Amino acid sequence: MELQTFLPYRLAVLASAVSQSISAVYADRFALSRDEWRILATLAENPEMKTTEAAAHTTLDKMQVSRAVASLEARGLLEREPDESDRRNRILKLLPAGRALFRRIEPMAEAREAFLLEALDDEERAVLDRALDKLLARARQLERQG
Amino acid sequence: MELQTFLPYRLAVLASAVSQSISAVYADRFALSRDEWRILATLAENPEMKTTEAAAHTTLDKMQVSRAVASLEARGLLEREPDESDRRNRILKLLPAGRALFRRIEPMAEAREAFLLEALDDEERAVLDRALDKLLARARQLERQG
DNA sequence: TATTGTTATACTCTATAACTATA
DNA sequence: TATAGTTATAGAGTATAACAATA
Repeated sequence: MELQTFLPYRLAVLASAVSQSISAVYADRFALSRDEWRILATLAENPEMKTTEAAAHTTLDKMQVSRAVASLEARGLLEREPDESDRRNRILKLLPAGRALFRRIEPMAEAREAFLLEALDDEERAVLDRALDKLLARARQLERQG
Repeated sequence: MELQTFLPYRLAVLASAVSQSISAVYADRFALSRDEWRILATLAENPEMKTTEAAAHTTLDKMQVSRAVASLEARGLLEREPDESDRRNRILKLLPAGRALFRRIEPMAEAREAFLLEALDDEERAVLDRALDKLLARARQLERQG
């Protein structure tokens, strides 16, 4: 076995390098954590979400969401509203400042993603797209088995 | 922009799930950290390495290597020898217990990697292989630019 | 003066679980 | 009794830099 060709190692190295290059946009320039960035991006797409829905959409657990949301709220980027249909829930909504911040970050993040994908032709992108989904399904299966 | 299809997000989620499912082998059963596992695997391939070489081969920095090596040494899995040609260096070598431990873990780790890759046909694997390399090269380019 | 490797420190993340409130 | 969300806590991992030994 060779570490350099071991798929889990290669994915870890790639994900870390890609994360570094993207977090340069949201973390270094706008002081957002990765979790905060995920919440912001998800709420920009889905204007209202419950905390549990946000967790599911961002692959974060409920305390990660709770902390990221508290921090975004403290910065005036989002608000938490009560859910009258079930008062245990809280509805998350971006405030105008949050939407504005996302609109500033989004094009830079997309430009970096586009730069990465320029390395691949259309067919390679299509295969990669499928392969990532299939690998994730298998990895989840292994996770469940332990 | 949709988080679910954003490549950096997808890579992070996949790498994390894959890492979880592989670390179940070396961490849960053999109490190795990810860094220790990388050092062990690298030394199993390359019987003698300097600390800096080990760092380069594992994508770890010098303190991560220093700490992982100290821990492996404390467990009697490897030894550090002086390098007479340049006495600032230390030569890392697995001890028999380290090689034996790696031989126990390796087949399980490879079985899990194989299970993941069974999701893909030969052509998909070949494309994935190339795509990961190309994406890494681009990500490194972005990292350098900042 | 530069490099190898170790150690110190503070900081961030993560994981577990206890807790409040609602259902 | 179960669920949504918050908070507390301890442990692990990370980043920076200071440091000793050698070149």
